[in-house]
Amino acid sequence: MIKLYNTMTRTKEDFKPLVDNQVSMYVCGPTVYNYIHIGNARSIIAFDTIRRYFEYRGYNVKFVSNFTDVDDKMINSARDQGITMPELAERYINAFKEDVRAVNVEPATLNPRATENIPEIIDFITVLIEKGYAYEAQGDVYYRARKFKKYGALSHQNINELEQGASQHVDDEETARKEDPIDFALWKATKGNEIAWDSPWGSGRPGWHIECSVMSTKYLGDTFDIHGGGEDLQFPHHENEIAQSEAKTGQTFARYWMHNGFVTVGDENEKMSKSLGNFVTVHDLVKEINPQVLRFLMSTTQYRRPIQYTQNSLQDAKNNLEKVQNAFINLNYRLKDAKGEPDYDTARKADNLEKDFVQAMDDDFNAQNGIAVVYEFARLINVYSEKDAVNAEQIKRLAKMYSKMASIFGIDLKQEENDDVEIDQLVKRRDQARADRDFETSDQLRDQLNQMGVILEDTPQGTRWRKSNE
RNA sequence: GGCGGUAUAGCCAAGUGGUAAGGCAGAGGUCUGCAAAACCUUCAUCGUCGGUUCAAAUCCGUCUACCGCCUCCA
Repeated sequence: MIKLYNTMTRTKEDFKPLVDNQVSMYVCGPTVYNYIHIGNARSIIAFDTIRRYFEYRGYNVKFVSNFTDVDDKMINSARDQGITMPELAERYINAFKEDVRAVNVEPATLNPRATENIPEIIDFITVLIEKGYAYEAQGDVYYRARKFKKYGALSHQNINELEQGASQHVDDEETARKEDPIDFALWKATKGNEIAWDSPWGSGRPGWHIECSVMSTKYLGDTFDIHGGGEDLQFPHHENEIAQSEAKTGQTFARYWMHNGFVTVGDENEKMSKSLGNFVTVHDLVKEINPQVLRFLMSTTQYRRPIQYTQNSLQDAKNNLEKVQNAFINLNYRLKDAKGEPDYDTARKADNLEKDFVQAMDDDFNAQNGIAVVYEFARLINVYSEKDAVNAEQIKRLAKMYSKMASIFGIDLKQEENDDVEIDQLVKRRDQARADRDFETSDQLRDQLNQMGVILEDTPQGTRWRKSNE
């Protein structure tokens, strides 16, 4: 039984899906006005890891994540770059897909965009107005937050104690048009020469929160299993989504709310964010480091914990990732001389570790405990790989168990086809030199290969090589 | 001011009453022509003060520090 921490109840709950063996989940995606930074990547990776674990446990997962392709930042950024907003969206959606592929995130089942759902958004708002939950004011439409009794339930805020302006992001002109300062915009009247759609309230564009209510319920139904996002979205974004959706449908919106922790930077462990300007984009980072390392760092930290992004944490991740990969290489290398009998002690230990893994991950996706099991599995197969006699079927079985566990964390363990002719030639020459005990020549050749990013390993079964992770 | 989170070895980090998982780094060793990879050994009493208990990192209270949210944010 998978347990997960539900922000709504602030407790770990047994996960019982709406439909047996199926999980419907919606995760708030990025506003596509820039490259994603590694804080955005953290959220994406966290929920990808969760999604993969559900699949590992036999669930069929319907995973919807949106692109916010219209809002103030989109409009401003398009203007600054001298292109249209749709062009801007296209550019950064493509960049998003490229970045996300680099860190081995499974594509979402659906990636709906706000601008492709304008009629649905207008219909949704119309219903809210009809039900008295929303009102028009000078071409804007606002939601009457106070009318929704459960407002504040998710973030556990008392509506009367919300300190207005504490975040220093309120727009006074907008506040003047509202009945109540805590009301929020569903529709914003156009300010002139910006992109806009016709609506019953005049020309304008949707507010931010409404798109997620519309798209999540459109693709997953009025009630669905899991709604996720960064913990900064708890209030007001998710609170508003609940208010909008439940006011419209009268049904429970999301059944479980999951929020990931932040990536922090610097000695102050300050939150990384675009507005603070202290961000590193994935686009830039993957030019310098192996994206698998970033993936590893992010998916092996439990999703609710903060991640300190430092050179040190990256180096740790790199070392550990290599350890995990090496074990797989070491194991598969023995396939070529695997003529022995299976080892039952190893088989039994492997089965137990698989159970440990499930137990760890079932507990709110405790990745630290999960990866600890992977390390133990690595040791098990390393020890096995050094046995005099090994069995081919057993190697394949261990490799499959191991790679399945590793894949939850986005680690792709594949048999590499090392068939570079030039390298093979150099390796052969070195082997010959070693056989001749001409170690000066053999060490020279090894240095040469190292320069090419090739690491050599002499084993009892012969010399093998691999590319370094740099 | 309101709400929440965190504090465990040089670093990362598990652990919610029974006497400190795991990883990185370090040290020693095995294997190797030397390496690499791997394996083995070694390395903490849990922010402060106080309390409950036969027993607390784990429960209660206190204090301190840091982080986040309170209508831009993953």
